[in-house]
Amino acid sequence: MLKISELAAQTGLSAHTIRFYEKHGLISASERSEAGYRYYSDADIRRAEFVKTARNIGFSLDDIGQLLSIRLDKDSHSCQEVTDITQHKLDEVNGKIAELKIMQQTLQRLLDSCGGGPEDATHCSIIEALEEGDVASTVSARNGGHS
Amino acid sequence: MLKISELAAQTGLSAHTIRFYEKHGLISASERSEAGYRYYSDADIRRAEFVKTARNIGFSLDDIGQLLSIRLDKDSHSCQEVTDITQHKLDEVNGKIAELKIMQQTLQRLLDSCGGGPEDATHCSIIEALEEGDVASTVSARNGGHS
DNA sequence: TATAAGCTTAGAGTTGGCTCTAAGGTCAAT
DNA sequence: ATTGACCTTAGAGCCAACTCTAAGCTTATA
Ligand SMILES: [Zn+2]
Ligand SMILES: [Zn+2]
Ligand SMILES: [Zn+2]
Ligand SMILES: [Zn+2]
Repeated sequence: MLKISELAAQTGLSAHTIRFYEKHGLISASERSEAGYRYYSDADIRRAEFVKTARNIGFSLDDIGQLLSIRLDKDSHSCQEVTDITQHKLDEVNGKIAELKIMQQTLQRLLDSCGGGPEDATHCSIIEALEEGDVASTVSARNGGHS
Repeated sequence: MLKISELAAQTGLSAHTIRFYEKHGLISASERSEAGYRYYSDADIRRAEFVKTARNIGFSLDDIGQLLSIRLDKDSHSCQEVTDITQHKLDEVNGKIAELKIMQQTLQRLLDSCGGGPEDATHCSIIEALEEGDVASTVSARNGGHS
């Protein structure tokens, strides 16, 4: 049985974050001392580490909640459900990468067009490009949302 | 002279957003009617379009503020300052891309390891990987901050 | 002149994931 | 017995960039 700060040390999550995750149903302490102190069992620790791993990969807390409920009752969930969550996340990540690559290209082109020297910005090609709006590849999807 | 909704139509920004940008010093109306209505001159419109273009590229409002003050007094700013802002942004973008690529690889590997069929998740390799924490390439930089 | 569309303001709400505070109770070591 | 480290809670605050509301004033059209 670990106390919260010990679980924090083990997982690398802060005690604050552990309580925050508990409030959101991700982690719980299967025991409490008389004074209300949280005590974490081996199963609790494994669950916390599952959460930590999933978070490191980039899953949202909501995704993690779904993955945890699958983990809790594997028999009544399919692999399909797991890959759906994973694929959905991958799509999201791929979308963001695509957006960022457009930004990257635009920024790189701007940098290439301007030496960046100590001369004044009167004829700076970056400022000019921004003024003329002819920055070509602008990002179409400004929000990160999806269906 | 355009009214706010006309400027909104021209720039594709909402009237709300234009007022929000004004509150943050990015856009202003050089005239007001007696009743307080905003009226935008050609120079105002060009400035608003500059802001819009910079935002589309992905610059933060803070970056845009700096770019605008360079634009306002080009003589006393160098190209160096402009490329610094741009390079800084590019570094940020490259950092995010790197993070996302790690997520992408991990997710793809997980998907490859699990067929995603209708069988139950008892032996799901994705769930197992999360349980064992051996997900290899985890993302080190979780926050987007930098010096 | 009446109706509707459009404008004004200050300020609150949204998103996701923390992060921290205040005010107090508990526990181990000296 | 007293320090000091640790624990508890509810709830506020933070970040960026919006997004929206409420309540009231103005303007154009019929
Ligand atoms: Zn010159
Ligand atoms: Zn330049
Ligand atoms: Zn089986
Ligand atoms: Zn599977």
